[in-house]
Amino acid sequence: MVDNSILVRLLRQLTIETDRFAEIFGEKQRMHRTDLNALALIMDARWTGEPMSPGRLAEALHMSPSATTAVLDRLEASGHVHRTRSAHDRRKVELHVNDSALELGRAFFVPLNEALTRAWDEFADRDKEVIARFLGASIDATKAVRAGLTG
Amino acid sequence: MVDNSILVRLLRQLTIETDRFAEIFGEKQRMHRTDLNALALIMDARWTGEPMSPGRLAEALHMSPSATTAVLDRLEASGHVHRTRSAHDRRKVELHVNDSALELGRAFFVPLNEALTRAWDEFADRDKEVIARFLGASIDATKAVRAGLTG
DNA sequence: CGATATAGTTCGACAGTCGAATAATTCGAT
DNA sequence: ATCGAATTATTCGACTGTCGAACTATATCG
Repeated sequence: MVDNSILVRLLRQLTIETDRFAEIFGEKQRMHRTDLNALALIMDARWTGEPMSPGRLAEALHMSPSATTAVLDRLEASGHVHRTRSAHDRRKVELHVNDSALELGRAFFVPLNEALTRAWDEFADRDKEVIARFLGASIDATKAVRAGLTG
Repeated sequence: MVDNSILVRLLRQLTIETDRFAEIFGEKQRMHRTDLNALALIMDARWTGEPMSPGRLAEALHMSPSATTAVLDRLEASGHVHRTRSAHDRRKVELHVNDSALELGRAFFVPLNEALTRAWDEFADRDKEVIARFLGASIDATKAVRAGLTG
């Protein structure tokens, strides 16, 4: 019998471990958590049609525009990102990750992905569906409670 | 068919949502992430026999002793924690959470626990066992890769 | 008893974040 | 078409969290 409290504890452990993993990655690259999060968001935006802009990035990071400018200055100085002005709306800035950052990310996260894939090999497709539903339900529940808190 | 990449994405979303939840809790209480983490660790230590000390807390937080002193000063000033000197070794300081902090934490995390419990009701005991194994395997895999990185 | 080690704090310096003010561009109303 | 308002991003000054080094107090070992 698996108690709910055990699942809660496991989820917490998992987030702590994931956090620590990202932390070490940041130390190796001399990047702070904020810069890492920003880089991940800029990378993600590549699959959404439009490139990330400083404004949207500030919202996604829950940070002030000025702080976001500082983040981008750091990322640009370290060669992970470069800025271009939008051709259609010259107020906007488009953010692009450089190849070096992509390679860097791959070098770090491919081993993790491989380890996770190995760990998940033992689970049947039916089990994976259950797990996916579980994760989805947990995400939705967390979102719902959070929405109730903010307003 | 549930691809592994879907599971990876779900895990990531879940950690992001959990993170944001803690972030909002911190904003409401005017506490930073570090203070929250510290408070959680001090609370956890209540179940391990010995109360948390500033030194062990610094290690657990991956912070310098001086920064930890600052954290504890803030937590003590806001009335969430109080310090006592150990009777056996008067160099050591024992950290205790005040009742107000316990109530505060309950008020915030009980709703989340309830929502998660409701969301998990639909899963049979057999499924929960599978999920627990999955989470445990993911934690272990992350730990293993991290250990390979640090040295 | 004296020397060394340990636990925690204080102090000065540095770095990340914020709010307010600014520059450049676009949009809307007349 | 033009002037005012809104949008986007940046700069600047101030605040705050974190660190490293020096310091105090207590414990342990020779």
